[in-house]
Formats: sequence, structure tokens, C-alpha cells
Amino acid sequence: MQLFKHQPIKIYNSLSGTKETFKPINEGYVGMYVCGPTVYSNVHLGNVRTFMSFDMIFRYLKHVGYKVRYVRNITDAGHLENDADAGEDKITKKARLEQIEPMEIVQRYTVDFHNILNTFNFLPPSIEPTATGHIIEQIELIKDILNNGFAYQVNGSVYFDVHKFNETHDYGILSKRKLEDLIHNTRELDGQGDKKNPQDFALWKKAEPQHIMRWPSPWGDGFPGWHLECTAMSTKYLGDQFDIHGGGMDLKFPHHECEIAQNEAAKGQSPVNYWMHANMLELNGQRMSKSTGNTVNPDELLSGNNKFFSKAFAPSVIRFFMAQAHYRSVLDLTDDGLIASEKGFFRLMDAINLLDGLKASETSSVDINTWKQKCYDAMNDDFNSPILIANLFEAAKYINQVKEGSETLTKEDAALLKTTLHAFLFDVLGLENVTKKESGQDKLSGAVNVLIKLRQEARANKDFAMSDKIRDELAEAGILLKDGKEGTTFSLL
RNA sequence: GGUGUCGUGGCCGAGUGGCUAGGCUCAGCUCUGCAAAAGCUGCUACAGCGGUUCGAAUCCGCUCGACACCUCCA
Repeated sequence: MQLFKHQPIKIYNSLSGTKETFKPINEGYVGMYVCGPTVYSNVHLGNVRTFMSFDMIFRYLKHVGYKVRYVRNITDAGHLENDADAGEDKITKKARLEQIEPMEIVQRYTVDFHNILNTFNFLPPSIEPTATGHIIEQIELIKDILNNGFAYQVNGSVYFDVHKFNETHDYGILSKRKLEDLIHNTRELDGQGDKKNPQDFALWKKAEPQHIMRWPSPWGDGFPGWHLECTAMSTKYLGDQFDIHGGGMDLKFPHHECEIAQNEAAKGQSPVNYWMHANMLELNGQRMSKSTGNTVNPDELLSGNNKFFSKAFAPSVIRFFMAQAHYRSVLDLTDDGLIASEKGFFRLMDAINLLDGLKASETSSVDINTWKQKCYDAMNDDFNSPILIANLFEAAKYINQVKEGSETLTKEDAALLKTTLHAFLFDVLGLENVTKKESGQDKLSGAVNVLIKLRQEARANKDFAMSDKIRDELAEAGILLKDGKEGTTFSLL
């Protein structure tokens, strides 16, 4: 189904600062690259939000029929903590602290990353390349950049010559910075060492003898610069020029700026047509930061084992909460916010679960096709999931109204409503119907139905003491009874 | 200091030059043996001050405030 032919998508392009109609290089195919995590510690929720935004975008592009190659890398090469010549890289530092091999650190936190993402129902990317697996490609790139005169070699290291590059190209085109401003505003850093100018960045760094993560190169043993791996891996799998490159807002400068510069220097063309940047996640109005303690891990949020939140939240509730904000807005994670989202989420799910039991009518009093297009319009407008969700709540209202008898649906419209809702909730937003199991044919539901029947009998006999006892004690056990015109149903929590 | 983003009702969070998302909360009503759930109704906001306009929360300027980046960071 090539829905995309009728559903033109607009994407906010950070490069132009405007929303542009998305036109892939090859019709029907999309190449998308997203900067993945550096695996030196547990993923934090900010990472999760960024990757979740792109997971949703990946899902929607697939939903409208694009064949998407989604590449998200793992940074495992161990870059320096700062651009100075001295100092350990993050992975080595962690390895020393934990007294294990750097590659053990990489393995441990890569596994953690995958576990967390699976818990949140992420789709795996099409390709998940690692920096250490692409050293040769990175070395080749450096050779190209050197040959084209945009880099220089000093003491076993190779640096990108930003000033030289800026003479013929525009360094700062993405982040809207001017090189001269950067020159004036660069802080005094220690150990700028071999660099001709502080704005230059490393393509290859010489490894000191104690440096464990090292590879041979034409310039001696060393390791690649941070910005280089993304250029190497994105172009290897997506071509010298590809459709979408995403990442967190904080990577815009210098990381993405440097990627553009590297690609132009090596291959003579700008690599990416649409740059997308996801905004930051805050915790109680403050930036999440390990140093100030204003941080919470995904598993702490899921388990409720933390000092910021009053209870545990299901992965889908957190997903839903995040989808209620636009990916380009700052989102503040709060207890109240999550609780409000949780209630809304379950209301939505309860409505979905009513769909199969609805009575069909001869005519429909609501226009499902118009509603459906509004859902697409929302996502087509730079993936506006909050608007989409507003429309999904409208659908939930229809469903409840049909159940009440104030609106009607034909069998066909009910089916269309159902497939559309499922597509957006589960395929696009990646949510999971956490109440589905309970309302199904399982043993719990059989047992609860027996109690519901007993309660009905008690009520028929006006034995309200007994009927209320059943209801209240079930409630205490976390099972909520809901009396309706068509009988009693229940839900958990 | 520089660059950029933003400041929306009790809270969260969309959005557009005029027709005033959505969720949560709150109040009233309907339904109910009573509740709960659901439905209906109400609460009408856009930091402040100027300007452009027939008309601005939406465009421009200034002020105040917040955040991000400029240094590893999703």
C-alpha cells in the first residue's frame, strides 16, 4: 500500500529552519540515519525520548508504505572526554573504574540499551553498525579529506582544518554559527596542543601507550575522532547523499555541523537533505543531570523505585506521555504529568476494547473517513503526535457515545474505525494494549465474571451489602467493576 | 558574552492572522439501589509594554523570564 502517494509529509528541516514537503531521493524509499548512544553507562530517559521520537517517525514512514532503511549506530570506540590531547576516553575511564576490559563495558551497556528499548516496544533499526566495526572506512575517509586539503597531520594525529574549509564552504550552515563568532567565543581550553586553531577537530588521535582502544593507521596507532564514525557509517549504508539524519538537539553543534563539513570535504557534497532534531527531556523543570542528582533511569521509572515519582508506570504509559508532546518541544517529566497521561491512556484503551461489542446500525452518524484523514493530516504535519492523539480521543468519545446510544455506526464504519485506531495506536505510536489480556478469554476474566454474576444475583435480591462487598473487595484487589446498560465489565487498576 | 528555541487557562500540552486542539483536575446534571464508568454542560487562556492591521495569542520592536548549545552529552 503506497499511501505516501496521497499523504504528503511535511518535515521541519533544521537546515532551512522551515517545514518542507518531504521528497525522498528515490521514490518509495527512505534512508534515515540517527546518531545512537555512546555505550559507557546505562541509557537515560533523555536518550529514550530522542530514540522514541525517531522510532515513531520510522513507524509512520513504514506505515504510509515507504521502504525505510533506518540506520542507528552504536558508539563504542571511546572518544575523549574533551578535545584536549590529554585525558582518558569515557569507555576506558569506566573500564578502569570497574576494572574490566573496555569491550566488556561496551557489551554490558549495549545489552542494557537493547533491553530498555525492547521494554519500550521499539522497532529494531534496519542496521545497527558500530564505530569499532568501521575503522577501515573511517581511515579511508581521513585519506580523502587529507587528499582534498582539508586536514593536516601532526604527531600521529590528524585534524580537520576548519578555517581552510570555511574559505570555500560554509562551516556553521546547520547551527547558524559564523566561524568568526566561534573564534571570538572559544573559551581557553587546556592542551589544545597540536591543533592549528581551537575550532579544528580531530579526525584521528594518536593513542598514548596506556590507551587500550587503539588501531593501526597510516599515521600510527590511534583511534578515530568522534564525528567521523557517523559520516563513515551513514554514507556506507545510505549513500553519499541520503534523505533524513536525526539526533538530539544537543548534537546539532558541533557533531552534526562537523558531519556536514567532513562529507563536503571528503565527497564534495552535503550528505543530508532533511536534518531533524529532537528536543530535550527535563525532570521537574530542570535538565537531567547526573552530577546534580536530577536524573532517573528508565528502569527506576518503570519499577517506581525512585524518589521523584509516586508510583511505577507501564512502558506504554511513558510512551504515551512522550507522544503527547511534539518531538521538537522540550518536555518536562513530572509525576502529575505521568499520572494525567496514564488516566487518559487507559480511557483510550478502554474505549478500544469496547469496539468489538458495539451494536451495528443501518447508518453512521459520524463521518469516519473524515476523521481518519484528520489523523493522517496530524502525522503528515511534521509528525504531530499530540494532534493525532487528540483525534484518537475523539474516536474514543464516538465509541462511548455509540455504546450509550447517542451516536450510531455501521458495521463497515466500525471496522474502519477499528483498523485505523489499531494502526495509529499500535503500529505508529508503538503502544501496547495493556488491558487487552485482562478483558480477553483468560482465566482471570472467567473468575471475575463468576463474581460479577454473583453480584448481579445479590443485587436482584436487594442484598446490597453483599453486592457492595463483592465490588469493594474486587476494587481493593485492583479490579474495577463498571456497570453499563449492556451489563457489567471490568478493568484492572 | 555569542547563537538559537521558547514563555498558552488550576496542571500538562497543541495550534492558527479573524471560525477560540486534546488530556488531567474542578463544579453541575443524566444514568445508577448507592457508587464507579460513560455521556452532557460549565470554567475561554495565550509573560509585559508598544507598533503594523479592519482584526493578533498568532507579524514587528523592546522589556522581563526560562531553556538549550557555544566543552563530553539524545
